[in-house]
Amino acid sequence: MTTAIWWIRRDLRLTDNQALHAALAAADHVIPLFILDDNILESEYVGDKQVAFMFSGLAKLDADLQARGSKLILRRGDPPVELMKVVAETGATVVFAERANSPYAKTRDNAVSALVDLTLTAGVSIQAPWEVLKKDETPYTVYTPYKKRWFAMLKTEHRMVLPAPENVPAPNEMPMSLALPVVPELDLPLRYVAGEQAAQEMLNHFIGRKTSGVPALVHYDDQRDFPNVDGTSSLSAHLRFGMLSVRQAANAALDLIQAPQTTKQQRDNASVWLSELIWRDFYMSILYHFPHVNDGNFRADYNKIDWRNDAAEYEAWCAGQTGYPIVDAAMRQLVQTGWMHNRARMIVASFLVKDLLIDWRWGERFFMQHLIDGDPAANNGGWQWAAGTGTDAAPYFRIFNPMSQSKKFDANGDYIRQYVPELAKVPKKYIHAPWEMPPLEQTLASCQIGVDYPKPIVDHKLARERTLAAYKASKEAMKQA
DNA sequence: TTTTGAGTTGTTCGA
DNA sequence: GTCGAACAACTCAAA
Repeated sequence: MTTAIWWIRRDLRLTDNQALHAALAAADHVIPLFILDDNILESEYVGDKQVAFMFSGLAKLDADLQARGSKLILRRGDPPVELMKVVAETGATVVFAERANSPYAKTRDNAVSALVDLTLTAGVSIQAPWEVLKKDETPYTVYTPYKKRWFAMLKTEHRMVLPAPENVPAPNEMPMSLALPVVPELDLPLRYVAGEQAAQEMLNHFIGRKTSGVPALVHYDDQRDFPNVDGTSSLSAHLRFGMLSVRQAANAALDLIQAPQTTKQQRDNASVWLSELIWRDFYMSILYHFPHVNDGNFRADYNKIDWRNDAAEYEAWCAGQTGYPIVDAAMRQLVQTGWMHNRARMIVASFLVKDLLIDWRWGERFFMQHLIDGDPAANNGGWQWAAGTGTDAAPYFRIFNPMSQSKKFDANGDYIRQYVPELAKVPKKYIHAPWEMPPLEQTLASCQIGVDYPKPIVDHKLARERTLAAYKASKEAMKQA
């Protein structure tokens, strides 16, 4: 009788789980093990909300396992040490896990491989970083050709989605487990409800399977950019923890694209959504092949930017007190809910980096501390894109104008009023730039600028010129170096 | 090796 | 109000 350990990391699910599937095929008994990693939990790049979401997901996974004759074993400590303790206690001979590709995960898994028979399976991305390479076998650094190749390299194995097993046979004696923290069940939108079931429901709802009404996917391309509209899939946090297999999500899109009865509109929108999932693969590939992006610019041109890094301005940005309503609404949404709309992420990132001239790493860290869906690769890629230091060859003078973005993507100010209640009574005419309100209007709106809501902490026009100069200076300095 | 075409998400200015 | 050009040249990928 052989016993395998299913070492769970970013795959908190039973459906389409290649590691679990392989463990069940290889052994008579399987021990589902999750190790709380002190190195990660104590990192300043992890926040309370994300940890709570993970615990909630672990509780759901435990319940799903108990319905299949098993249970989740929870340990805490240094993963190689804890894993080997469980191996010793149970006589398990093989370990299966979904391969993770971050620099930290690679080091950790190499350490484990030296101690025990560890089999790593696919699943954290749709295609692995080494599967989508240029003809000369070097990695891509530009998205569009990467995507083209991604499609060319798509194989039958990527199109398979494994069902959840009906049984997960446990050994007669399970090893000791820490108690799972009790997570209260709150009445929240599915986006904030952890677990496989919520993820499956959201996916079905988004693509219009098993639901009535018009699914968001049909208008994804038109509506995903508006922060006050539920136009996105909302699946990011579940994908972050593998409560939904990204391969299952991609296959849902591919199935729609290829089905003969699909309308052109559905096909086009499914393609746009799939393209976003491919961005996720792309940034995982970038972090894998260019680990220096973890704490440095992808492009060295910008290594000599003279950041201002003003602490008070940074605090104002974090607190949603910059005086720019769209920025403040977004930052408050992040801190209050653990999620921020993608369009808003771009706006606040551009503001921090290009208006305040604060190092993008400060923003990257704050996002990781507050985003439930915070993923090292995607978050880093997004911040470097906004800072202009990343893989996108776009010109550095592309600086978002917070008023224009606000008018374009929150025309009526609904999103602003939801998260910045002191502006609730400000008329539409002034909602994007309330400092332009005449005194009488301020009184009518019960909002004195500088008292009830801050004056803008920076003048956008001046800030823009300051940043253009700083970026130009860095490029010239690096050219001479 | 050289050439060619293209590059997520924008803003400003002036006609 | 709308539209096209300029922004600044560079790097990447593929033929």
